[in-house]
Amino acid sequence: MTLQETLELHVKAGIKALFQSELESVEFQATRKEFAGDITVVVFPMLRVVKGNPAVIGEQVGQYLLDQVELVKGFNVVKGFLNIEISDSYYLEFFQSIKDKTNYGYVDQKDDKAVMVEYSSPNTNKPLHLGHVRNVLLGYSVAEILKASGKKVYKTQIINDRGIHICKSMLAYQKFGNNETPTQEFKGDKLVGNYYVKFDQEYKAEIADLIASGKTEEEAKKNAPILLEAQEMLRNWEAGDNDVVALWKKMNQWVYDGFEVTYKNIGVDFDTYYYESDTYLLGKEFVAEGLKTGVFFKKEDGSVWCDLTEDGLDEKIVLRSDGTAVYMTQDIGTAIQRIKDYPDVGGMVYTVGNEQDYHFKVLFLILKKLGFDWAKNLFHLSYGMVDLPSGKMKSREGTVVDADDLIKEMADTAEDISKDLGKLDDYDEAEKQELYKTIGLGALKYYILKVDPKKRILFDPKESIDFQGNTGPFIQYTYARIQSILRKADSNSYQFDTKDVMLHDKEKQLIKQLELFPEIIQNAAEQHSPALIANYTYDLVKEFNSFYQNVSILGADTEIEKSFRVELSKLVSQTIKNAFQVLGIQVPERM
RNA sequence: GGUCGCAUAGCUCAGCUGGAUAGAGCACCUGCCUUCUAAGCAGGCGGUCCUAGGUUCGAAUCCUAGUGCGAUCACCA
Repeated sequence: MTLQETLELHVKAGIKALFQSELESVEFQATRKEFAGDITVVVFPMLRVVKGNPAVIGEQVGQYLLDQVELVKGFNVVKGFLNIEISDSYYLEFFQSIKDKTNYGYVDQKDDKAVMVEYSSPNTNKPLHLGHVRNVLLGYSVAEILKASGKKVYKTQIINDRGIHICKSMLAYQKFGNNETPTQEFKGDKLVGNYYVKFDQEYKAEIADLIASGKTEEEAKKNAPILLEAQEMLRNWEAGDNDVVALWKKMNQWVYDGFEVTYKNIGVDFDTYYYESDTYLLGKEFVAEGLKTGVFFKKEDGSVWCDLTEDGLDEKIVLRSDGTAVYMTQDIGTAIQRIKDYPDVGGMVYTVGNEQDYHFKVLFLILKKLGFDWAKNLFHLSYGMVDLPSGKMKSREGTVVDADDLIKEMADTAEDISKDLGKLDDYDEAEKQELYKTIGLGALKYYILKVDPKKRILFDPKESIDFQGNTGPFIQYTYARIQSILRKADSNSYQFDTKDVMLHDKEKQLIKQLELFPEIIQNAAEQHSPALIANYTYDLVKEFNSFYQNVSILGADTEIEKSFRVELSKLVSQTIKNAFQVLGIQVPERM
């Protein structure tokens, strides 16, 4: 039972004994630091049941608690706030109970139903950029948070491997590629991306020519020869033309190989992959099924629609008049395919930008109408765009921040700062490079994950990302500092009895902060919000640094105090590690 | 135009299901390295919580209307 639950019972009992009234619930909050006390009961809500002056009621309840409850050491009432002082022994015993848990904050798997978390889901015609980085970090972290909260999780993505945009880079490669192939230095996704840009350049040039020869802009855009060729190629692909399919497979594989390098660099992984080229047919089957059961209807031209006007939305097309699949068709197929493949999945999380809010609203509704009971457990993890000072990123125009470049730059910055500080002179070069990457990535990941997913991020490459204050490196630094103490302390030999410890105020604050962690994990899981974890960790670390600067750990007056402080520091570092683990951020032993 | 999201210090952001005098970091200004890592600590400066109403003992938080920014409303994905 938590402290709050214990106190709640006693407050209720007190109200009953003092006023013969039943209290539904008790409102608690942390005591503000300018007042004495550890936890505060808000008296105002009790006035609904108990009539009287809140200050007087607070006084009476406080006295009752002091008399009846062992762990209550004192109290004071300010206006309608009853501040309760808790005895040190409570915190010490609590600390004793968690100090050796290396998985502190995590819950063992307690749910039979699994959650499938989709993220990344790139097109296969260009490299990953900053926008994908936000997606990937969010999705990965939410998956890890869900795991830590006791859920079974499958990480997956849907690869958008078919369509006209793929044909564009294929065509440009055919025309201008000279059988170029990817190399170690020049990854396949970059190569294919270049041809996607090349296509766009040619297309624009042809449009200009056509306009010059007297065509309207609209005609020119529709009839540019290279576009017609691309459309031809798409038809050939759908018809299964051997050469086109072979080229498609080859180029897609280049891209996949390139992506894998980037994912590995970022430090994310997937349990299973889905390809739209595999799932759109299943989607079509279920559209036919829904047509029979009346979920969908057919218009005169043969296109198939879902009427959502009763739900406050519009009609939505699910199949074109020529019978080909649209985006929605594929997504219906993909969702159903996943449940077929993994029957233990009871819900899914889609990590996709907020420009698709409407699409997912519709998708979830359609799946419900099709009668799938798991459809009620679908969640669109929607996040805001990452914008540059110059505006939106556009792959075709080359105004993107490339994911690989970005990671490299972050590591370089970490290297510059590290060299200035010069603390690592005895590390060999490989160790140093590894560390720079850990710190650089830590900075990037924390920067992105600490903000509410719903908010847009304005990313200024020139301003770059901070390494001080509320940042990843600040937290990593604190971790490394604790490790340094632990190395010197040889903590295995330390023994102490909590009864012998006099709790310093900074120590108590730290234990209080540690106490919150399991609940933070659960909240973060419910709200799909890594930001909660990031901000919690920052608060914990700030609290520790204050302790560290004000209290000597290895130089404590007594062996008991020293042992206790070492153990406390150890648990703080373990908690930092556990928190950062679910954010996908590594912690260094030194820095 | 309909719908959805966002709006808090010069900048970047916290602020949980309403609770005490709205909190951090960056930037700027003071102090603190011969004792555990100064990527740190202690302190200062800085706010009409977009506006106007409403609900309430109490509103940055809830409701309504409006303003600004963004997204979306395709036989694109």
